[in-house]
Amino acid sequence: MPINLSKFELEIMEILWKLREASVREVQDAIQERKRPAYTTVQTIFARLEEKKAVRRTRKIGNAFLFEPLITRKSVYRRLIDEFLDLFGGSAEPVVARLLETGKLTLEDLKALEERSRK
Amino acid sequence: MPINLSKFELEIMEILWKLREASVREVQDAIQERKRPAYTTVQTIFARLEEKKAVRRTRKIGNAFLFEPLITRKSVYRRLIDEFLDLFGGSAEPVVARLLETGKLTLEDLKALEERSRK
DNA sequence: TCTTTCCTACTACATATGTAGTATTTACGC
DNA sequence: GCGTAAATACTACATATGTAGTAGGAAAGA
Repeated sequence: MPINLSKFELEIMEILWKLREASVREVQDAIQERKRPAYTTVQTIFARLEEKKAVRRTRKIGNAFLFEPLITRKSVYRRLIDEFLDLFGGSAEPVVARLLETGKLTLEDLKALEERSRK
Repeated sequence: MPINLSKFELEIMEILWKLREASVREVQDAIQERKRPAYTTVQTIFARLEEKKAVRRTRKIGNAFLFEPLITRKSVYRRLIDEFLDLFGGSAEPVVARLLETGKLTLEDLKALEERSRK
């Protein structure tokens, strides 16, 4: 049962992974003002994340629930990357080639990564 | 006016980029049997691609239209990659790190890429 | 030409997603 | 204890996407 997260759901999860445990309000406040949605919008996303078993309620503070992640960032990233690579036929190499081509990645980045992964 | 393609739309485009010019039937036939959708489904996707200005009708053969791409694979890939990177905060380096971590990319791949981009 | 086949045009529909409003309940200060 | 502020629960709705059916017209064979 792989969990699929939408773009917005992922954003919420990122915040939750950072905070470890948070209320709807705290998460909403953590979103950049420019794109901060209505409180109930964040609430709706939490409801969906609960349904997807991506988060769960832990306790209550005042009359607000706190939530915590049920899935790791790593597992989600793995899935995202796999799906993305599938779009390109499953191979990472051409994607990285394109990253270099577009300047998203430099030779220095590559070397650093090589170093790091060698250890 | 950036063109957003869905997963399925992208698959159709891939085939069209390869064939250069093709009819709905030809594209449908080019899809792996396992996941080959109904003829009218492919037709619907073509209609949406037309709306999005991603393809256009060129001529008619028999009573079937032929289509050709209006956008390049490269421009679409660039967009896909950019959007994907945005999910991870816009930086490619952590994504590549994760590719290495998950074995999607090997040290040999990296070295080969380095070589290639150096020239 | 008549019939069969194939294609197009149009319509339909479920699910996912972004977005938020309304009604109801709960906790907290007074 | 009560009122008020804040949170929750529930509902709503538009757009995107995957998926395909039906009706009607055009091409091609008999």
